[in-house]
Amino acid sequence: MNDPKNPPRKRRGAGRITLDTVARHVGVSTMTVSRYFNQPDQVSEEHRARIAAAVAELGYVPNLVAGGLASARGRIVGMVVPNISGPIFANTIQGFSDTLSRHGYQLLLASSYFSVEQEESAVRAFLGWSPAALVVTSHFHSAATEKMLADADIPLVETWDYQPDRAPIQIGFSHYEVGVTAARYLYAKGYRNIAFVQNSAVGDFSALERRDGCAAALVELGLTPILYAPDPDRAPFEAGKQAMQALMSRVDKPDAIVFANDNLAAGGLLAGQRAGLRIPQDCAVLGFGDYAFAEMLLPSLSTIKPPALEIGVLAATRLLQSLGIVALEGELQRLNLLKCEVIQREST
Amino acid sequence: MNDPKNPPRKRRGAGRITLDTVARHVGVSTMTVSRYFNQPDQVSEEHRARIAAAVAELGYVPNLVAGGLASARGRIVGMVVPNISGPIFANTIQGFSDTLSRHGYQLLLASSYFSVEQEESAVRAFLGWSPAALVVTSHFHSAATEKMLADADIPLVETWDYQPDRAPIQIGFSHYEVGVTAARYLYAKGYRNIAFVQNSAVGDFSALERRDGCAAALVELGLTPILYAPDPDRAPFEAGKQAMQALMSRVDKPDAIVFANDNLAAGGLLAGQRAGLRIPQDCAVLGFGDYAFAEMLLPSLSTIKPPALEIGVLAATRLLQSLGIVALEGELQRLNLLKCEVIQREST
DNA sequence: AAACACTTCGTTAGCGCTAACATCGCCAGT
DNA sequence: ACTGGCGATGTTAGCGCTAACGAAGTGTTT
Repeated sequence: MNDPKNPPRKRRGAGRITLDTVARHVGVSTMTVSRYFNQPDQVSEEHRARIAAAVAELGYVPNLVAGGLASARGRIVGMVVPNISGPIFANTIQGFSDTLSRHGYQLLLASSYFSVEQEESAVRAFLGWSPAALVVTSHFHSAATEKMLADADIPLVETWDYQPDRAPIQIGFSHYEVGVTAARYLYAKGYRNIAFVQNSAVGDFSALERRDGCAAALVELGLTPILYAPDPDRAPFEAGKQAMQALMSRVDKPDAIVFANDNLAAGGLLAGQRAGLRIPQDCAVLGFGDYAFAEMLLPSLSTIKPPALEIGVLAATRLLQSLGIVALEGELQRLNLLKCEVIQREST
Repeated sequence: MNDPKNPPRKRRGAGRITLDTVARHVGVSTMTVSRYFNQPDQVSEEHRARIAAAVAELGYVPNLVAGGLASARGRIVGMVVPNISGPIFANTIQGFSDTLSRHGYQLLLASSYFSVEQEESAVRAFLGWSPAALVVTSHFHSAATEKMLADADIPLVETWDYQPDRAPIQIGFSHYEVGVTAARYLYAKGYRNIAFVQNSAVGDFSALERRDGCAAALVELGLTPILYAPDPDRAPFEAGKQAMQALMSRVDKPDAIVFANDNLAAGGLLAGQRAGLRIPQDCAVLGFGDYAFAEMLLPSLSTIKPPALEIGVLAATRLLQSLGIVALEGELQRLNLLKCEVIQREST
């Protein structure tokens, strides 16, 4: 094998600038350079300066893959969300990503479209990168996912939901409470015949929780909830229109409608207006999500605003805390349940 | 060191299920199991079945970090976007991510907020993961970024823009042409005193290109463009209102306004309505972006729709093509410049 | 002066996987 | 039988980095 005319060839990363290149250039061992990046305070002032110069001069980029393999934990965090482009999760992702990157962590992202199978395959792929932590949405997972997450032995965050008695770090709000809040808010404003409209994507259990919370609260207030679910195949905006038309042709027309999200509500609003309905005098409309357009509608849409960005930021912060990267003070250490806010505009 | 009472300890991934565990369990070499995952057609039918069984039984999850290190290229792609939660890029990310994951690639995501410095640090971090490819937005980069990208020697995609004479794969549309399209569209509809309003975020050069295209086309049509830039510190919606008010108090009121994006346009629309303006009779409004709310406004907003999702899908596809993962046919191999579409609604 | 702590740096041995080659058996062609 | 080709599998040698330990130098204590 060590035949002189057949020398051990450089095959793969030939010529690449490695830690060793830098170390040689400075005249120290590779460990010293490694420490420069990972525990700089263990390196003397002089060496730090010389290593910094060499890194800049050589254009060295640390190979995080090799580092991750050696230390069995990379500075990378996986996150699975139902969708990326939806008005809701985008803000959570943004807050999460920004908070992470401020601390030198990278974000691996995938979407599940509310499918536990897709979630499972995303989690499997992420685990292959030995992430420092994982974030998933809600607490509905496949059995295999649960097992993988448990075996992985890394911090796990569940967002957008809160379920007592579950071990992972949970950051979210209670969808059930959102329903309750909606019911009480409308009751307080004097509405007495209240409907709830919901046609969320298959697998989006949280919309159902909002509905249940609203219905239960109405019953408790002595009212009879009207529940309506438009054709699930329609786009939300169209479904909202359909719902409004259907509800307005009832003999016991509701005087207020809670829509499971702002898209539905916008459809309802428009259908109502086109039918000559005065909103909110004839019928109030309340949405959920505080999507960007809510304030732009005419009448502007009252809605319940979930703390989307805050969830992302807090999820990242709590994660970094459990990794020992940041220290949290006081209440923040225990804060799981964020508050939703009723944004009152013209439609109620 | 090989002292019997002090055996070489298993330190790091102790007990972890590795390729070797699976290989031993089946009774083959690790390479056979490795091939099962990477070139399954080189493994006999019988072994495939037995390996599959063992993988399922043991719950083996391939360590992609180790694989990436060994092969000096991971199944991971980095993407830097200006922002994640904006209505524009979210769709591109979604299309990109979904297309990638369909082929077993993972997405590393970071946002730059239109800052070349932040872009640079994201690119640097991504390169440390030896990604199979990188995606950046537009062609404005720092010198250091350019150098890193060039040295990395991996496929590079620039989205959301198209600049002739640049080497990387570019997928996008011409913002300049969007401006031209807007001008010609409004001209064809009979408008003759056309304004362009723009207050995009600092560093968002593409809005300026739309403005320039629009202005140039108007001049070519023999008209005098009115250019207006509201207070850059205001939120877009508010800035749009301000712009509408300012423009309507001019002696030569425009009869049509092009807004650099739909947020501005929505503000303009609302301010116009509140001022008793009939839209589009007194003044037409044209946006850009086709944000989700455009169809929900009253009057619904005419806008120019960029192919956001398509860009993401095509970027991923072209990337996979240049990695040899998928084969593209015919025109798709050369398609760089996607078309924007005028979505005519009620506001023009 | 011995003992101890602390800081700074080096040496060694992998992390789990795959590229590159080597090998083995089997069949076709001559 | 001999050669060559092919398909399936095994062997070897790292990929670039860091955990763990060790050691040398400095200062501090008893």
